[in-house]
Amino acid sequence: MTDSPATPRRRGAARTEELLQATLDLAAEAGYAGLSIEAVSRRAGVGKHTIYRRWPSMPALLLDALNRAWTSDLDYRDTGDVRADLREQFLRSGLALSSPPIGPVYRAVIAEAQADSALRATVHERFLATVEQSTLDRITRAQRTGELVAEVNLEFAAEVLCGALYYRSLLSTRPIDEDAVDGLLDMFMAAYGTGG
Amino acid sequence: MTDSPATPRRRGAARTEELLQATLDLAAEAGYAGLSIEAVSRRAGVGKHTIYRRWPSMPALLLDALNRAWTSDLDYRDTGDVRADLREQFLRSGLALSSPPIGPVYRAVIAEAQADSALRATVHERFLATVEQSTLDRITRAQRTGELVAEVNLEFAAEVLCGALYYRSLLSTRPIDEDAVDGLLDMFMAAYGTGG
DNA sequence: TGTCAACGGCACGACCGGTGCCGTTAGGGT
DNA sequence: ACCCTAACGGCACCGGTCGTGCCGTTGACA
Repeated sequence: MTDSPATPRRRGAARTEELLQATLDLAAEAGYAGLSIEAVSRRAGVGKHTIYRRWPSMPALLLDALNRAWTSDLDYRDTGDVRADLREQFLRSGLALSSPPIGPVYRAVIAEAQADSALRATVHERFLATVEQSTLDRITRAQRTGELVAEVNLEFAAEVLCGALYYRSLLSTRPIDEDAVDGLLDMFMAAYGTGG
Repeated sequence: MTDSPATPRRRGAARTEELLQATLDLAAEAGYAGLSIEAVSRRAGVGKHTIYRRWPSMPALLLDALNRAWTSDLDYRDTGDVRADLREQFLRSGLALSSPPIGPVYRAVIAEAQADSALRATVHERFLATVEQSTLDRITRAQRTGELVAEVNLEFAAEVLCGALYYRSLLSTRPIDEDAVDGLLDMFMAAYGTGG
């Protein structure tokens, strides 16, 4: 075969990166359906062993791929206006959750997690709980600056805010648009805002 | 073979009921994993054709099974105390969602729906939107009786309430216990309650 | 009593998961 | 510069499911 210089044939650990990228590419093209270890191995021109040597199962590979795709954008800005910061972050997250490659991969992980409670715990810990905590940090800061009422436990509020987003993007068919985010924030600010 | 009188061998349309029940039984025993058309056919002592003649795919069968299991309990009570009524209904729904057979079947449907947007729309329309509407009806009634502030669009609030429940039961690993429901209702009543 | 559709059983091809084997190759150690 | 070893790609295999086709049987209704 013509050994094209662009593909130096094989590697050791950099192959891991290539496999994650191949998974994301495949997800972006074929969606959740067609995401399989066989498909990834074919797509990457790789023996299945090369994948199984790195990840014990498809969900493990998907988790790492998701982690790679979800570069930054996890932290809220802090402009001093908590409602504006939440709004911006929710719209950004909503867009990411509904676009490839994050959307299809997230769906695939959620689907697999329905059959495996251990995986469900891992997903929640590694992604959902992280987002909840980040949200809780931001609104707790707003509580300290007086934007939100004091003496209220905001833990459930953070979960409800995130839950509404993920419910809409993963279980509903409606988009996370400005109306939805504004409606959600209306309720949140009506409950805990200090009027201002 | 000994033709036991308890099993009169075959039927025409009542077989559909038996198949739905077999699906629910199987879900209660084996959980989502192991829910397959082959498994249902074995469990019911039935040829696969008998299933495919009634439902085009596994998700279709699951939807009907879910519909059968979800007998009533869909409507809120109306005692005049909206918070108490919501609380009772949320706890009841949370229990149903986390117990067999509804829990496993619901998980299976959600998993399949991640790969099929048409199915996702059907699930949302047939179950989620129904629950949202029922919730909206109840809180709109409370709005008219003065328990909730007027001149506020409660559509998003109904979705947020339901979204929080389904997020917790399907995507999170935390139980829908009294603390969770009370936290959710604290936020809702703080936002839209009339103080009382 | 006869007819016909529904039925249970079986087999098939296609696909995927996960494992084993085999000959090749890249990269680190000497 | 060489060699040795582990990673690699390719292939075959087994067990499982999906969806379909074909068979002979059976039950319900005319």
